[in-house]
Amino acid sequence: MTDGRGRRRADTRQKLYEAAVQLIAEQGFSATTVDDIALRAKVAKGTVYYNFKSKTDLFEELLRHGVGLLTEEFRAAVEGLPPREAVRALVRAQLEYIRKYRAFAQLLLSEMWRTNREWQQTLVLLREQAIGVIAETVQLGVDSGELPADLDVRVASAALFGVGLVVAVDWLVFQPDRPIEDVEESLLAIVRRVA
Amino acid sequence: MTDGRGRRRADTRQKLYEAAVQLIAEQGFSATTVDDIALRAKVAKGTVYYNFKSKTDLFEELLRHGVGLLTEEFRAAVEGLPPREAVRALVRAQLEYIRKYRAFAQLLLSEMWRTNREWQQTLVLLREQAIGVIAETVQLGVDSGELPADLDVRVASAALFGVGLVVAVDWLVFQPDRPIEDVEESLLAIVRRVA
DNA sequence: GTTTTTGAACTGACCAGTCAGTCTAAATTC
DNA sequence: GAATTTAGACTGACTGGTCAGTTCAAAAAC
Repeated sequence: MTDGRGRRRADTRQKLYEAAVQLIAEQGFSATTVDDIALRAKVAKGTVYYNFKSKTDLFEELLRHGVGLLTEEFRAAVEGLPPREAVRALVRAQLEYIRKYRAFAQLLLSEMWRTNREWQQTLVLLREQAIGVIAETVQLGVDSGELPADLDVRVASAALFGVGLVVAVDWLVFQPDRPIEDVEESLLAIVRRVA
Repeated sequence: MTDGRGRRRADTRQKLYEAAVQLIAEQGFSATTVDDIALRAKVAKGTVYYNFKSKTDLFEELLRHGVGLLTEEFRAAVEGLPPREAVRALVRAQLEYIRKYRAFAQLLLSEMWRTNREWQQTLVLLREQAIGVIAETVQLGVDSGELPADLDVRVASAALFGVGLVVAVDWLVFQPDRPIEDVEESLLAIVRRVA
């Protein structure tokens, strides 16, 4: 499956993901044309439609792919850690993820709080998924008394996720030379109450 | 200028701003058509082009208009307050502004960290403007010793602005029933270090 | 009588999606 | 093992529709 015929296909899809994520982060979904994507991926336009039902479908699968990776990293990061440390590990994991997949993070920030788009439902679900991992960890912290009992787990988790996203992307866009440790420190300083 | 001559024109422009801000917040700039805007503003398409050079021009003036209002509110909020209280007043002002101009805030969040768009330069300038007001206040706090001396004023101000934006919009989109006081409290809890 | 708005028609560029056909590696046949 | 068939992957010209922007004569507002 990962060899021979299917291998080629997987490579093409990967190239299309990479081209699409860059362009959509820069310009937004609507401003990005399928021709642009095909051109940057060095693939014919028809290939896009051979691999994906439509432009929207490509985008939705891209979202699933990207958020899937993020939640995996989240899960790996908290593995076996006590709550407070686990929260800190989540912040670090998020930062590293965003540094690695900068364009994807930018795209998420731009599209996540938009309403009335076809893929909105998909994105809400994926947001739920990612925040869910954070919420599990925070909940454990509250249960064990390590985090304040009056903390609204859902809200705190959503805020934690949003804050990490906005601070990290702001860093990448406006101060890319700043070392990641600085950003991590600022972020931890900001969210000290839950970390 | 705001009376008699020009009054009518100003009203039309206002209607166009309101229509455009809603549509662009929902769908993004590219996906929003001039016909849509005219339709929602209950105005003829020709009127759009009588009042603005182009779709992009309308959007840029809209950005200037909106951020102008925000910085005004920021300035009014900190008027004569000591630094720590002033920072808190800024958070409150930002929240109230976002509650009032929800669509504009959503739009800002979507477009602010995007690169390679025509209006990008305009937006960077406006961001500078808004964050500048926050930075002045934070700087006063650091100078007077009320805020930690090791605080990077520029970074902290940018983070403060971004955090407020993302938490408030998240609130409006996903938990609109939550009272503003709650959100203010969460936000202040998060940014306790500088407030 | 000047400014502003209307509304409808028009243009030309652009763009999502289609499709008939090509290429190639591997499977099948002889 | 050479010749033939199959099918998965890819190609790019083409189509039908959409949309920013223009134009303008006539109406309305002031």
